[in-house]
Amino acid sequence: MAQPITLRQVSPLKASCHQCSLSNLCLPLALNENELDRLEDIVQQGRIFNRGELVFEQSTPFRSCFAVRSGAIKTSIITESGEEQVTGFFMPGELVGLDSMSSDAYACSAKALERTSVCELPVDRLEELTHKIPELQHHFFHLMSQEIQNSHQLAMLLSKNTAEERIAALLLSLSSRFGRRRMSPTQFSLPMARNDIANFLGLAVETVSRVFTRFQNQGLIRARGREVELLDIEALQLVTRESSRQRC
Amino acid sequence: MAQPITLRQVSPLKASCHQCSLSNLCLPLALNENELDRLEDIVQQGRIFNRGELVFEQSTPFRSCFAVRSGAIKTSIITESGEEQVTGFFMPGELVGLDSMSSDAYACSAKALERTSVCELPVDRLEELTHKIPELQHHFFHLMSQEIQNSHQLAMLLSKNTAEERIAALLLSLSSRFGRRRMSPTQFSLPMARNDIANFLGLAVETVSRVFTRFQNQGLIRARGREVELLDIEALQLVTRESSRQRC
DNA sequence: GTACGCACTTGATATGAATCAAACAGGCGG
DNA sequence: CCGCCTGTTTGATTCATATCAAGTGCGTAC
Repeated sequence: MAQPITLRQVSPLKASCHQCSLSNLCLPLALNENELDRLEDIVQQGRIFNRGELVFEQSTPFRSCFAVRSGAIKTSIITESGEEQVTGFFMPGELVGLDSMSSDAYACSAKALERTSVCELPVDRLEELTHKIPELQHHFFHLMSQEIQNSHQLAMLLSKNTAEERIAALLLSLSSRFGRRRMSPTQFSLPMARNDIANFLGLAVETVSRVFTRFQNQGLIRARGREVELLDIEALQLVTRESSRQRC
Repeated sequence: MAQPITLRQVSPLKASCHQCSLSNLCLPLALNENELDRLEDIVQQGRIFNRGELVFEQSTPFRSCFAVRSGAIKTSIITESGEEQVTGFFMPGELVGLDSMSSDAYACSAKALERTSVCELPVDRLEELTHKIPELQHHFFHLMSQEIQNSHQLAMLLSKNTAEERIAALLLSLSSRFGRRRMSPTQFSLPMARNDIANFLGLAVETVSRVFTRFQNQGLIRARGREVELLDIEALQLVTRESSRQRC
């Protein structure tokens, strides 16, 4: 299934934020042509990482944020006790590394979950540019604030919700994030292992596995390994809101 | 116990970021005199809220961030199902509202836990100023990134740690935050109710209460109501790291 | 083709914390 | 001063999920 060559196609060496289909996700829409040019100047496009390769490593000097173009990245922290804690999954159009902007070293490690293409944004040049372009500064405040909210959301999920609710929420989140790209929101391949899901959601692997089969038996999903099909999105949404089964 | 009037005292109506003892906490040290003046121009100082009063309310138009001068603030979200979820506690020198910078409405509500004095920072003017002062922009990136890390830290605590570990971690966090101010890090009054602690840490009130008495019986703390004394900080630190009791 | 390792699934049991229930303390208004 | 309301503590029971223990399936190397 070879991709037909279109007129839009340009040399991969040439910076091309203009053409990037993700631009409205990872970049502000409000930039004008000139501003986009200046942004392109500092962005290093098209770096490729193979599955399992580190995009950056915790405690090494913080140099750049990375925008995911294709593939998927997981971020994780190694605690003092040596355990890994998965802090997030990043899909195309999403920006990795914002949590490190408060220090000189990366606050977490980022690993490619599959073959992954990224754009690198060196922070020193980025900060210069955000200073020059108010819209861009605003956009970064926006992105970081969003990340805080996401993390609060996650904390809520972890502190208040059952295993089923957490997993349903993750599946729906992935679904909508795949959907924002041209991909099917109901049928996709999980980029991460059950282990990563468990770690991220604060569950045991066995529990994740059990919930997957339970969902399957209830006809909510069809899952074979990492291949997942969401059969009944509304029912899944109901599961996540099931926290309201309280005192009604 | 009347506070003796000192020479440092100025009219409360006059902006005084220069004199504020918190300046190295909530503001960047790197600002020069002129820049501090410009910051003072936009800061509305000395607003007072009584216990229980809302500093701002979720879903109302986002206008300002607030720096806590004295007292304490809790932030919380009301979920669709109507439950409250406490997302954070803010002590003097800390900035509230950064999570709302991605939208036009406040992402959470902020309530004074005791009589609380704040400085108001209107965002529109703040964004203008950060645009003009690169140091200030850098500082805000720093603050927001810190907030993301805090939230990740909380998520980790909630997903991996036991009730005792969570509560020990909270006590130690409060201790160090009181310590940064001129206050005792070992003896203080909790600004929040057991209920808020429980909600914040994803526990039942009863569990919080039980852990407090357990800590007391073990000689780690002395607690009577909201009055708390940390008797053995090292032991408490050991509790939080107890997660490493894994396979040793 | 077979064997090894790894990711995943399934079952049995143990346990930490929630829930239910009730007593207790302190602050406030009458 | 008493009674009420709210916040806190304590005890008994239940339940969800971790843990322990096998087993299964699949991809890869030999």
